[in-house]
Amino acid sequence: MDAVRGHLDGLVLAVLATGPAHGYRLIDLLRERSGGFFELPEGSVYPALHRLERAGLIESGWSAEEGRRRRVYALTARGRHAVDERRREWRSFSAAVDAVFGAGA
Amino acid sequence: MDAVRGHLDGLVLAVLATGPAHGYRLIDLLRERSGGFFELPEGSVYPALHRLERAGLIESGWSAEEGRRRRVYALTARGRHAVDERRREWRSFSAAVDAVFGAGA
DNA sequence: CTTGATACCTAGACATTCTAAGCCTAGGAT
DNA sequence: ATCCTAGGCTTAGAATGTCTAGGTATCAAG
Repeated sequence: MDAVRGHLDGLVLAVLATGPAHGYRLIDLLRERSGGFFELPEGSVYPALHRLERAGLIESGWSAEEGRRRRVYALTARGRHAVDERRREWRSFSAAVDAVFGAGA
Repeated sequence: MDAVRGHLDGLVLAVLATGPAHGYRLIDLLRERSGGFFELPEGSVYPALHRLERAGLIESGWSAEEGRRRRVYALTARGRHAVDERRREWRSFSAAVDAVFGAGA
């Protein structure tokens, strides 16, 4: 999924906008919501989560359940704002690409 | 325009699908057809052209006009095929991203 | 004759995704 | 008891591709 480059952060934020999730679950949600299109490796998603947390757009806590350790991420206030921003950016970007590709086959 | 990463080749091919062009002109066409969205630096476009030529999707020749030297690029047969391929790929990619972003603000 | 637009090229910086490994728990199968 | 698979997190290093920033050169206009 190299085509996702530059858009992954927005996608992660978009998923978290619908509720907190831990990394592994997030990968599943990205696959499900994209109709199976996104099969992102952990090595892409975990660094993205760390990046977003450093940037203050998400925050995390370890889940209290015994045994399985899970780091659960949720949007911060700034993160909620960022989702709309990224979605706007995506829409103008995708409109621009559509315009260049035209109505061809 | 870092968001273009991974999609630039397809965009270049799409422009050349409407007729041959030299690099500088191509940059203009990308700006025009995207409604001013794409302001790509030469340092992105020229390497992309070289890449595509090495890959056999486009071919070039120096224009005969005196003075101004221009390397004019045109799609090869394989390049014409590749445009449709890239457009299809773009459509499924953009549908996937749209699905994840949802209908939010 | 200097400036600005046209036109091409490229080395190195930079950011980000992916590969590939490692570590650990839980639960079912052998 | 032991192995295997799935769940779950992490990170180093490779690979890729865009951008920065510089260079070269022609030509027209002031």
